[in-house]
Amino acid sequence: MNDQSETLEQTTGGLDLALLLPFQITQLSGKLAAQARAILSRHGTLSLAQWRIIRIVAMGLPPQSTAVRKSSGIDKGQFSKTVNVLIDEGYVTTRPCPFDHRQFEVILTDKAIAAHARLAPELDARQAHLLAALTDAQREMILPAIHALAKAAETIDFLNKDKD
Amino acid sequence: MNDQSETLEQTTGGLDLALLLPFQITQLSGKLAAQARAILSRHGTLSLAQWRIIRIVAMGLPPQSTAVRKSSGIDKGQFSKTVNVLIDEGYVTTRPCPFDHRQFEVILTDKAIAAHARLAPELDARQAHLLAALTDAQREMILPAIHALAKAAETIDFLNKDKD
DNA sequence: TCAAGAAAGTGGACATGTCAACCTTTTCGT
DNA sequence: ACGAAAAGGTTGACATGTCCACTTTCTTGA
Repeated sequence: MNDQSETLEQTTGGLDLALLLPFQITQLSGKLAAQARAILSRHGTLSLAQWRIIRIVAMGLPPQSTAVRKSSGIDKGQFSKTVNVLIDEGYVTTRPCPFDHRQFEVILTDKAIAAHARLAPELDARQAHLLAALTDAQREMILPAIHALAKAAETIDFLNKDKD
Repeated sequence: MNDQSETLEQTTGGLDLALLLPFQITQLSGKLAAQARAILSRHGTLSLAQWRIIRIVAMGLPPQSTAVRKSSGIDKGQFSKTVNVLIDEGYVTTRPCPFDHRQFEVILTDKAIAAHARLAPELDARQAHLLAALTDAQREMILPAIHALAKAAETIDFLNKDKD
């Protein structure tokens, strides 16, 4: 037994972690969300979903509603409600999308731009902090691994391949 | 540009993913949860949290409430409510914990054991399916990387180190 | 061209997750 | 042995996330 497995045992109480990859990822996701919320709450009351939308538009990505929604990874219904809250609180305005009248475009107000200017450096520092915790090899490996898992998580067809 | 970055771009619309590690992990976590829910719903109405509790006890881990709660990674309040639902629906019973009267012990009923027997093989197959999507190097790397990130996600002290 | 289907946003219902206050039991220091 | 502090469980309030039905707009094919 090496020191790595010892370290891991501390976080789970001694389970065989090979059985718990989804569980470990879920726990990590929760901790990352809590950390992001802690940073956001230092400077205001933006929720994570609200921040993601602001950040996407601030980055200069396409501001059409569907593009923003897909970049944010937020559910259709939740996206609609979150944008309306952002409007009510004066962070964004919208205008009709010229080439598709079902959609709209998201425009940041000065308030959102100011919030972004305050928050972005701290979130960038956090990102650097997280990456610094990984070895070079881990840093190179992890995004492809996450992507491979995400693809494998999109289907449950493997359960009845024998029935086809 | 290699084919890896191309593949990743497809899932995000062309963003610089080096900036989005927490986002990617959150998205992955959501997909894994949806996949698990899809499997659970094929055989009954157990929620993810309910299933985790049953699985932990079925594995023979210590059945005292605190031990089960920590293994499950579930919030104290949510754990209390979830256990009560499991009792109401006849999946578990409890008895006082002999050495700590604040706690209780969780005992599975036949109904829970039967549900576990039906579900465990499918979730094991899913675990195998996920692991098969990774290369050998990724498989070895990923749990230590997750653990390192989880540790780094537990603090925001890096934000004001200069003020100490 | 026009009817059918797909895609987009909205709103409601419901499930899940988070947080804090509270009470009880245990632990620890004196 | 005793009081204070910590740990455990419960409950309620609230935030977040998921799912579905519905309307409008766009796209497609006959």
